[in-house]
Amino acid sequence: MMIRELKSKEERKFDIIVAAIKLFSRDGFYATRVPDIAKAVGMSAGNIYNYFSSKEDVAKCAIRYCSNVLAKRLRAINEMPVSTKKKIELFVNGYFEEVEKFPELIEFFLRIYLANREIFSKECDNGYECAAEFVEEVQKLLDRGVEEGELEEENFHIAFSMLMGPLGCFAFMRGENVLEKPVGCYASEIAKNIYLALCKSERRDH
Amino acid sequence: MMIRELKSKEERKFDIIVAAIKLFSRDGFYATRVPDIAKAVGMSAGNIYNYFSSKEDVAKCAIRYCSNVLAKRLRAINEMPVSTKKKIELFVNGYFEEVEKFPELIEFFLRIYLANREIFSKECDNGYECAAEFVEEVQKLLDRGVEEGELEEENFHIAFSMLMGPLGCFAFMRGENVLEKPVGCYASEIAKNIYLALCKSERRDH
Amino acid sequence: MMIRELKSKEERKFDIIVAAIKLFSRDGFYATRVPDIAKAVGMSAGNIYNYFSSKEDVAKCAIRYCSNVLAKRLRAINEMPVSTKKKIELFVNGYFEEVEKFPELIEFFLRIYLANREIFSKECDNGYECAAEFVEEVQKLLDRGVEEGELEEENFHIAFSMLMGPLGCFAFMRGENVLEKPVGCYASEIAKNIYLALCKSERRDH
Amino acid sequence: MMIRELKSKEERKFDIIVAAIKLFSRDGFYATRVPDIAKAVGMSAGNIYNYFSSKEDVAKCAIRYCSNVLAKRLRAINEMPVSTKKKIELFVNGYFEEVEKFPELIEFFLRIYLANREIFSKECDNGYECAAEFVEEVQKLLDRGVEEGELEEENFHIAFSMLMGPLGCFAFMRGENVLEKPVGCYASEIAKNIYLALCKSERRDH
DNA sequence: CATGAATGAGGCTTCATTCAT
DNA sequence: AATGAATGAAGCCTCATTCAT
Repeated sequence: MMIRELKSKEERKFDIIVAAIKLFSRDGFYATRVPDIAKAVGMSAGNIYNYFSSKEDVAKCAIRYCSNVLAKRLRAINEMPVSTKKKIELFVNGYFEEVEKFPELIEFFLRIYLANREIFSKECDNGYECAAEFVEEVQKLLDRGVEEGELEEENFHIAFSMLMGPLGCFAFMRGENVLEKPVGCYASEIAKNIYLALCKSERRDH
Repeated sequence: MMIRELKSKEERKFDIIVAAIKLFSRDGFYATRVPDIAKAVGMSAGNIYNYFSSKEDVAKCAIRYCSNVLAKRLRAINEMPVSTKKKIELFVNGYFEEVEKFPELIEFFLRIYLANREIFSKECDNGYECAAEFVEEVQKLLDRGVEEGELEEENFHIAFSMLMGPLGCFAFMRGENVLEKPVGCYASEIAKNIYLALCKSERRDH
Repeated sequence: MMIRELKSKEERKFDIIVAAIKLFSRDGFYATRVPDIAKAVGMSAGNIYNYFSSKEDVAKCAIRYCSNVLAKRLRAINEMPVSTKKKIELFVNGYFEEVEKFPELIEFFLRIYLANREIFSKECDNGYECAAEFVEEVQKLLDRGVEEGELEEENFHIAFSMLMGPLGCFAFMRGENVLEKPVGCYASEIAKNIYLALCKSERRDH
Repeated sequence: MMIRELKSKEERKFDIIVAAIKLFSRDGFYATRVPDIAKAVGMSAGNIYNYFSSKEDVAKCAIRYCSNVLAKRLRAINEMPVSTKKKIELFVNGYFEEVEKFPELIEFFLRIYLANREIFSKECDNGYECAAEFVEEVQKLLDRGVEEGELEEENFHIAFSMLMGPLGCFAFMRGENVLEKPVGCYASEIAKNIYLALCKSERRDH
């Protein structure tokens, strides 16, 4: 009866996913070898295959996990009884908090999922599908904003790019160590800019 | 007297780079094999190595080429005697034009350079270095805008992310086939939004 | 329950070294391919790399092994309480015995180590270093002979060449199949000649 | 009418051989590439094939050249009306002179010919054949010595190994930079030792 | 004779995955 | 569920040689 027996199969799976996210985000999908992941969780390479069917499978599960984390965060915000302006602020803050807390999560999302299409294309027909849950919440946020008269009515992709583009860009810059301060410091300014880009013209003056 | 004999060594190098950009951007760096590139230019795999020292070398030269193309475009705009608002419009338009004309160029930049850090990290210390020329022009654009009283004075990274984030996001979405219309159709709207995010408050009302 | 499972990792390493010595000595380092070695030990080519980091690594380990075998043999003789004349006889005999028993060992030493300097030069600064243990024993043999008044005092390299030169030459000729008889038959005559070349003049007459 | 036209085809062949001997002896047969040889003689890689049918062909011609040089030297000595003792002295001296003058020649012989059997085995059935001319002269030297009562009657291979073994060993040590002095300094001592090993017993006392 | 771009075969090595224990 | 030796399929790259000019 070994110590590791105390962990359930699900918990071990989760350990593997977390380790994989860290390694993939740092070294890339291809440069990360299965034994590297195994070593990071303290098990043998072969044993990984008792939890996942392949290295790709690990990556796909990791993506789903990342998408969930972000979606959950955004959903909680969406359910709050506050203005869209406030929601955007909360979301940008939450996003950057996540970036500080578990930077590899966002980096993994940016670097591995968005970039290594060849890995995920069989699973996800297009760039949204694997991240569908998350994208849906973004849509809800934007739609509500329009409904309630705060945001300019606009094509979804445009609004999406104005919101997620800068955030992705910032997460990327953080990973490249080109920022002088912790990402959190930029949050409120960015939120303001995003809001200015999206809000109805009559609301811009304060 | 074969046709290819008429091409200079530099031209052949260029052919290889163009072919590589297309393949890398479609299949990723790792899934593209050297013989694939060779076949695309109509030469043998071994011959590639008479032009480049390795597959990585091809990718690095390709990055430099992409950065140059974008930088040149932006430099031309920067030198025009027009308002910053107009410059942003021109740049967004030019960017999307490039995306339509040679979509793989931007995609390559996004997918290979930004994502496969492990390939370029030896060459470029951070995410700007390899693209330095381009980043410099963006800086010029933004600085001039502030000097001339059009743009709000702001941290460079924030402004950079508000400009390039949405553009990158759009190029990415185009590659994922989630857009209903050609990217060009979104250009003026995006340019407007970016300008709204960055401009001085007193200029927002028209 | 396969037979090879009964072997420890060290034993498998040894199997590979022995197989490599045979192949290298027969075909040369370059003409021997890694799969050839693998086939000779009954494993796959890739598996060789679980034991050695490269083909060169195999060769280097093999050299160390050969040097050890010869050094051990000579050390045992050096520790015997007999005259230098007798020691030379014993050494020449032992050398030729080794040549008969495992001809590839000496051949490998002669052909691969002495000849393919480019392989070993990073490891061993000069021709003695990798075989240092062995050379040291030769030195001991000769020094003792001088101390005890049997051998003429002489430059080490000269004495070394008079001893090892003919032995190496003979091992080589054996490999070339130019000898009429087994090498053992020549041993006592060679030992006598070597002794005559090295001994003090007053001892030459019997 | 270019300058190089002044050299005959034979002269160019010779240039190639000399360059090849230097490179082969330093880097080994396999690590020396055809373009390396070409560059050393100042011609293009392809042009080598106007003089030799293959890289192996170059090596074989080089061996024949080396064997000739040594054989010629020894033949001249053999034809001199002097004692065998003197001849051995002259030969050892001449050998070491050659080692000083063109060290690569002997090194090539030792390292490439003796070691890379797989290259020459098709051409030369055994280790003597490619060097036949030279071996023949050695035989003449030794036979004459016996005939004239200077040398002990002995098996040819034994005598050969006592003569050429130490010389080869010395050339090798020189190449490894383990000698303190120029090889020439060791010549007379070595010659004496060799003579002592081979001469009739009644001649040993002076 | 000379050039050097081009070819193509083949080697070394890596690594995801399997499987006997 | 765990191990890690073993497999085998590829991929990158080298280099002798050819050939069009």
